Amino acid sequence: MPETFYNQPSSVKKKLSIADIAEALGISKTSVSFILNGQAEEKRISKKLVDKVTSYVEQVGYKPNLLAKSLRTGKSNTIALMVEDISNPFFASIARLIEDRAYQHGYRITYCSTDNDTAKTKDMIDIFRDRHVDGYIIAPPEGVEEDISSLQKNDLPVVLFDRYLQSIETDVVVIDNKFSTYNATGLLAKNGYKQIAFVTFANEQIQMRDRKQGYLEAVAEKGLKPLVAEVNFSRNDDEITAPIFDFLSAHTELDAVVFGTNHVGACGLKAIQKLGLNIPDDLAVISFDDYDVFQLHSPPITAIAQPIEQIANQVITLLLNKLNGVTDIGSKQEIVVPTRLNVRGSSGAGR
Amino acid sequence: MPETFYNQPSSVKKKLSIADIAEALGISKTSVSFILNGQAEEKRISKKLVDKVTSYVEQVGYKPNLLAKSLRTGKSNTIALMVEDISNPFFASIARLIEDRAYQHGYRITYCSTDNDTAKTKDMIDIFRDRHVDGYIIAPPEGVEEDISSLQKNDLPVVLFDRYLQSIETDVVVIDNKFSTYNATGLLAKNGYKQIAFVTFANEQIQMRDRKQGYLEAVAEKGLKPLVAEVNFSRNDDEITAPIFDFLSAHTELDAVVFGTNHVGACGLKAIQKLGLNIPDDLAVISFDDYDVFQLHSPPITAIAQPIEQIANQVITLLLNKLNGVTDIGSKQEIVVPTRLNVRGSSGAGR
DNA sequence: ACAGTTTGCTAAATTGATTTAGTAGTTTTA
DNA sequence: TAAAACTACTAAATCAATTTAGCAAACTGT
Repeated sequence: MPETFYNQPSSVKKKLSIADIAEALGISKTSVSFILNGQAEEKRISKKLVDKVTSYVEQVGYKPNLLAKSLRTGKSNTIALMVEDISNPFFASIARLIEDRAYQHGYRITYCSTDNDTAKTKDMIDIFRDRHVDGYIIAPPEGVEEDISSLQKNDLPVVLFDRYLQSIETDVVVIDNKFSTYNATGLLAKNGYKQIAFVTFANEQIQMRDRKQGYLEAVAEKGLKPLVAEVNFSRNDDEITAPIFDFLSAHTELDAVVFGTNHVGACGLKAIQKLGLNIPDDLAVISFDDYDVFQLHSPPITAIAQPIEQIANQVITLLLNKLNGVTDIGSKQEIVVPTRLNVRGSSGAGR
Repeated sequence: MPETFYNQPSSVKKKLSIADIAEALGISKTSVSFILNGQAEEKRISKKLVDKVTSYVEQVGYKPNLLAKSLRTGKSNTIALMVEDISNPFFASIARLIEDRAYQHGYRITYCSTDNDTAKTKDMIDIFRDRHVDGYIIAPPEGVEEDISSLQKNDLPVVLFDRYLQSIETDVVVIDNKFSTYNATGLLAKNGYKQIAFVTFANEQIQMRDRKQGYLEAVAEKGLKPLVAEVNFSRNDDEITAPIFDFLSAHTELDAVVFGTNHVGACGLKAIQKLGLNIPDDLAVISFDDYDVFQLHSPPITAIAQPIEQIANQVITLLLNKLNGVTDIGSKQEIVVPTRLNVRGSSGAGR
């Protein structure tokens, strides 16, 4: 006869194992396991026993040890999310949406910020691998091609986003960076600006190259003189604002500027504020990425909005498809989602 | 004689177990385990064998299976971080700093957004518990007192931040909410504003109650008429902006407003923009929480800045102390860190 | 020279699940 | 009525580590 258990308040819930409940009911662990995993019918367990086990499990509040489960099955139901910086509004928003979708499908998220640091990213990939995460969502820095293809060779699904790596074949969700800046620069030209600069972070990531390229093609097409400033990334905003300030001071001939990211944009606005320049009369402004700061600025800043929801949805869909075997691990789908140029006062409405 | 291994490129790294390396070297798993865990000396393993094992392990790139390790030891080296919304700049920044510190100490972070939803939070706590996370950092919604004290009764370290729960005894890091709004409201009064409203989210969390209380005490002290608007939270900003717009339209007598959070503040600014009000001449503004949006706004918005680094450091220090047994699981330290009122144009400099 | 200690190592149990390969007993088929 | 098939279950292996208990051999002291 099974020992008497009480449905304990959670405060004193003892850790029960599958062996405990098998013993209590005088049956084998195997049966309990089959029943709990919904294989009762398939394994021809009688309805009577199923009921007995399920009601008992319910009563004592048994919860399987997921570590043991993962060890045996090799699945951890965890997805690694590696972004440049979780405190950047763009990545934070993406993270939030991915988190929601992942949880809906029974996956947890474990994240890290890479700082675009190749060595750190490699380390992190290793760490996540050690922890047997089931899939990876990565906004990769340069130089991690080998590590990512190694993941794929070992049957671990990977989806990249925000940027891709040229030598790697995998699913990726990106926006049309080149067209976006081409289009934005074109708007400034159309509005009569002649000296348009492009200010961005100094790095060779593909999405940043494309953004620069779009700008360059637009100015070339309009017969304007290109001028690009590349500032080094820093975790201290002042160290980003200062070089932009210097650049703008040194180039008083400029009448418009396109910022390559939200972060550069925000720091750029600080620099412009310090210089006491009037937007858009002294200097027209358009920034990549759209967020609160740009909407609320006076005048509001024209910005290239990434469709964050779409990106997150596409990313998680691609990954879930791989995890569920719908698509192959080696699948190489490149999904390009469209951006939207939110035109506001800062780009000088047809002056 | 041990089989020959090559230091394979990571792309084809086979999963080696501790048994594999023991077999290859013709020794026992026990020795390997002791050596790898730095217990060689303590367990009197000869230097010769230690060298043999370490060099071999190095050569073949063996990495222990952390799941198995966790299963056996009961430690997962993972910390759960539960915040209201990871896409909120305040929580995103905290998350970033906590992530850094945690990684430095060998812990990974797994996070979730609670949306201040009690049921969701309870679920998440259960899930994290199933996954055997070692510690919890929580910005708790109301109603999870029992779950948290259950964690503690089961020897799981918990540190709360941003808000605390009255009936729970545990470490907590908070700011002096009441004083902060009292102080901010006082500044507006000092600057001559007579009709100061307080706009906040409708919820009974302790930190929000304190913020309101600080405002109420300040207006009472100055003999002014209190006016509080509470808007319901929504994931759609328009549904926050609209009621604030309505409130401000309905109370044209107001000459100043204090916003209870960064999010309410940002939406409030949108409402003010729509109303075409001039800050600070038509309406002076101070918001809780400081971030880009407020600094870059024209005029820049006076804001109550939380010392994010300090908060993150205190939180992680408290948790690590518990994890390392330096302090008791049941430790109840309440750490109150000071805020700073960043005075800018929006609060009407002594008009 | 013999007990006692130290050294250097290992067999086997343990963690808590899943899963393979069966085993009795009953029912069906030929 | 014996062989075949099915039903309802289970013993034991497995995942990959840690850890307890203990065993020979070498060394030390008297």
